Amino acid sequence: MAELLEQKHDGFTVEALSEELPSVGRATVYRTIKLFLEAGVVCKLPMMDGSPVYSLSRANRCHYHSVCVQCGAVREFRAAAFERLLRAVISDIPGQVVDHRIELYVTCDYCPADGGK
Amino acid sequence: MAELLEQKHDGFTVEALSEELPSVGRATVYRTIKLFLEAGVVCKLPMMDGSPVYSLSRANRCHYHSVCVQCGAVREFRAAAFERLLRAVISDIPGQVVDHRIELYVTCDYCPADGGK
DNA sequence: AATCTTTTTGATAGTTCATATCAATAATCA
DNA sequence: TGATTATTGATATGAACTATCAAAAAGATT
Repeated sequence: MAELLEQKHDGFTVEALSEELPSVGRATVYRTIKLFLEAGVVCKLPMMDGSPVYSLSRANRCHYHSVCVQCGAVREFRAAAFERLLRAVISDIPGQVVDHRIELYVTCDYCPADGGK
Repeated sequence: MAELLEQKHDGFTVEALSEELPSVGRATVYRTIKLFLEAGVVCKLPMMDGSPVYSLSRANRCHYHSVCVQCGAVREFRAAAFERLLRAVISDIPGQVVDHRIELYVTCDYCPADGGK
């Protein structure tokens, strides 16, 4: 399963993954995904409607995602400026900041779900 | 129901809300919440484990949230610097950015779920 | 190699959060 | 008042997981 994941660079759903692996039970797919999530190898992102998309993450520390609202494709981006700014903002927030998330929702260029227009 | 929502300034779950309104059916609670969501009156935020918390939003345009991972309390913050930076970052992202989200996960000071320590 | 022990697996059922259905009730109006 | 429309809520359905647990696989022990 790890190998199949390696090949997926766009976002994917567990549903889709599971269909590509008919020999593997759902429970195991979820278990493996969960392991990878905890290890930081994959990321789970909510689409705008709340449904989850997963994606392999190449950079394993502090990176953000843009996710296409049409096809679900996920791209990572880093923004050093964000990280710097975040530290500044964090000092203004009451309480101890333990984590954060930033997501951009896009309609990607040449979106396949869009007929590649 | 609107009145009860007015009084809630922390984050709340639909579950909790529904329990406070025994006379109102779940379906209606969800329907109403959804309406408020669409109107931008309430926000739906994912906790770190993905479970949803809702909160009334006072500022109705472009604001962000910090959510306590222990008690679920939600606080809004604005960061003009973020918005400016975002515009800069957006120009580097392939595709058309249609929306974005920024959340900070915190353990709040004097957290009630923490024994108010 | 044969037996025991531990781990991994996957079918099934259960949980949570939310939406769809649809008849009953309530509100509006002619 | 009776007809029309809108709102409601019990129930069912659905999606995304999670828990259970016995069977299969893998490893260790003699």
